[in-house]
Amino acid sequence: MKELPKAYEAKQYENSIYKIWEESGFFNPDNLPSEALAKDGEPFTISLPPPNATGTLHLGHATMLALQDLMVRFNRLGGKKVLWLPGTDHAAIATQNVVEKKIWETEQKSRFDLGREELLRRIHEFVVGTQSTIQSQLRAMGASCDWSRERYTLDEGLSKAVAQVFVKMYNDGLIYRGKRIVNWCTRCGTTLADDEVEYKESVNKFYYLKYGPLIIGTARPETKVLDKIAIVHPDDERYKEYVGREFIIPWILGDLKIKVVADKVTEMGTGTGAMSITPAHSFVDFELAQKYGFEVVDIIGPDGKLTASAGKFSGLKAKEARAAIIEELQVKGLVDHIDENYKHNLSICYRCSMPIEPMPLEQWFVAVDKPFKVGWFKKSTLKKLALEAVRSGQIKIIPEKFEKVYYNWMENLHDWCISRQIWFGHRIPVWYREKVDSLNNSPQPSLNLREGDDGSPSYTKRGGGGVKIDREIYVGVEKPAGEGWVQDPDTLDTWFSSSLWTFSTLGWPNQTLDLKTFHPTSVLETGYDIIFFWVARMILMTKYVLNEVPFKTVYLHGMVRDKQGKKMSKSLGNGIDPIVMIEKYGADALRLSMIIGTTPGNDFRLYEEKIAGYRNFVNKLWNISRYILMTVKEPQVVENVPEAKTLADKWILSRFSFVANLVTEKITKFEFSPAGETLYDFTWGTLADWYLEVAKVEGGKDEILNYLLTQILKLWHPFTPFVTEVLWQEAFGDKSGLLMVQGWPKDLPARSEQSEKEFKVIQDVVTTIRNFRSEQKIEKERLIDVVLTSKEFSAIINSQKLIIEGLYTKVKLLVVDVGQEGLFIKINDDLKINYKI
RNA sequence: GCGCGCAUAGCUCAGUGGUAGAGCGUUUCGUUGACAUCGAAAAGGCCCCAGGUUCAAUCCCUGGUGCGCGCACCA
Repeated sequence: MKELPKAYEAKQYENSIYKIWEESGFFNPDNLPSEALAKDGEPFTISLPPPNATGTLHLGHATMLALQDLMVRFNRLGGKKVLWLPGTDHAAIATQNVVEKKIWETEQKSRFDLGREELLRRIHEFVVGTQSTIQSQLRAMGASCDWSRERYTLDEGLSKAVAQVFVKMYNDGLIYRGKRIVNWCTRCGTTLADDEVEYKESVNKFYYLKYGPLIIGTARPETKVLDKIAIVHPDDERYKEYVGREFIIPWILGDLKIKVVADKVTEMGTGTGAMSITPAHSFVDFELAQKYGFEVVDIIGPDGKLTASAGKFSGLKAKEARAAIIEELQVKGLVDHIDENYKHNLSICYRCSMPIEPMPLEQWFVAVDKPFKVGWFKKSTLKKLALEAVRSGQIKIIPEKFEKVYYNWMENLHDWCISRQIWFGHRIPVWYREKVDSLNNSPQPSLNLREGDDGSPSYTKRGGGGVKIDREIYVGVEKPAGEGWVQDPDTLDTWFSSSLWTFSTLGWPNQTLDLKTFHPTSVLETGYDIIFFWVARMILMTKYVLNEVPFKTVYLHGMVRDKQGKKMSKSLGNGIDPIVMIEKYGADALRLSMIIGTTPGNDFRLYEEKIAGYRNFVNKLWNISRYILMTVKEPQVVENVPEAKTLADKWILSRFSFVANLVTEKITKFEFSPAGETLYDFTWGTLADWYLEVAKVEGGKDEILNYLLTQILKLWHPFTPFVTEVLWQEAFGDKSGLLMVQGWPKDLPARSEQSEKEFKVIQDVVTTIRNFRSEQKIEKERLIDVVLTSKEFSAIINSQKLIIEGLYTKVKLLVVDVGQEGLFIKINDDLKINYKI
């Protein structure tokens, strides 16, 4: 007999329980008690998708933590050697932006005012703070990760891994430097990868301009200053006579010689069917320029202003230039008409939402289609390796539909621009040294070595005046010996380092025991929104570096939405702070609200009432335990199935076997929501609503109650670790250690279909009587006589009379066998219910 | 334009080739010795529309409608 408080107050227990777990050392697989491990101690590994070091956790993080901790605890209980490796991501642009913004707000200083070193110092200071916030929030969620192995993408070890992979790829010819059209964010002052560009629908003016004999349409006249080529479709009858001819036309800066070329890229039905091409500021046009060898002239510079090529418009910002140029064109009578309501997608930066300028810049790229040697004989490309990893089934993606999405993206992948002109991140491990061979003995002062301080691309190679410049390049992990080496000022795309996460965190390039033991990892669990940014790149890079997959299964959860189905965002103010919810309802309730009722890959709505609902359930679990502890003489861990004395005992043990096996199966198959629902129904609808009530009537069930409590706490532990551990400690802790390392229920006895069927009859009889009382509005004090007649079930009902009468039916029961099939209930003289089983 | 989803009770969502499920909400009862964060009971569904396959379709197939998403394009 032990009495717990009437209601579970999560707040009173969670912190101290986490502390007990952490101090036990069991988060670290090396410390798991050997008796808890299955014979071979098979490893189970999850690398935590490292939260960005930008600030605090949101519900997306909470979701991933709930799901991962579920898997981790399930497998730990199942006797595996479980490693859940936590960490944080430096999140280059995102973090630098946050800090830059703060500095601007408080000091009105830009990063250029501070300088590289000082900015990095400030960012570091900031990151130390956010990291500790994130750590404490992970703990608040109950995440049972191994803190002793925590990593940060800018750690020394990880940085070394990054440099080493870069060098390896460079030596394999898979990383190259080239001038290609890239996405440039003028606000962040850096390039972005293709998938870091987002699109926003916007309404703009669309200008139809007289371009010699043609009319071309454009939304961006400011880029068209020096367009020298017009393209029409080869089959377009309207323009056939012009194809291949050259014209001198009046244009923005005066007369311009243009040429008309036919190519099928144009669509006859779109606009006027004719377009002029601007190779420097359009991806499509750039490709055409490559195809035909057209000249590429920069019109807009990295500062967002028109370049010297734009003549009298140079120095104007793109937006100002547009107005000025249209005015000029209007004066010259070259504007045919203007469509005021042109809808199109504006490309914007995924970090700052400002417009992206495509422009040709010299950058570092990863070549995804270039063949290289894999192993001794085989040749492949990065793209093929990454596709093969999933196609072959080495990696399974849940839900499966995302495999198609993955293929589609991977197949269309272009070379990946990896250099960024920001300062926060892994510096590109390349050093340059200028060698000047003067042919006419004149010094060469104008080497254009810049640190991106004006936002321009770094290291433009210039020659001229009879001076030959040779630039030595050194690519290596360490700075080369010798004088005059200057490191490339750019940093790497943040996703470059995170793509190595599963193995760089385990010690690679050192061949550590951890790497051998825990890689490939078992599961990658993350949101479907970063399948391209991260998941795809991890597969690509890990296949390349280790020639193995980074993980065997990818589980993708959906996005958390608000009650109206809207995306949660700071600007809408509809976000829910997980920490506030934990304070209010407990981490277990929050976790359940994100696990039950959700399906992988599908968005789900979350709101306070839902969390409150699961808080109620947690409290129910508490009270079930409370009742059992108050009832039994001595709480005891019971592992062996107790003897069943009554029908109800047989029934509940049978149901338990069934449910435990089903839950195990469903978790193993990554069906977490059905697993939780099954357990929820059993716990509340079966155990609490029926068996405990029966137990009150029959009594003498200490062993079975102890057994059910023991086992159900284990089954719930992956879902609701805190309350189950608290209850375990209250009930058995002093004798049996921690719940988190007990065994998972297994080898359960077979179900007894017969007793389940028989008890179902009893339940139906009870329900029918209650139903009848309710419908007939019979006062609860009034005792009624019930006569049951059945051939098949009279014996069993008769034997369970006590239960039927005891379960708040307020009846006096008479059972007779009248030789008829089915069950007939006659209540009083005049009321009859014909109840079919 | 290419591709992928979703459509089931008032709401949020599960689900299955054979009588349709849960939670919340609603209604009616209830101070039963675990729990009012509770208990008992009830009402409430052409399972989007039209065809097809099948003995049988909410489920499978085709088409449509509506909503959402990704990718590409965006002269």
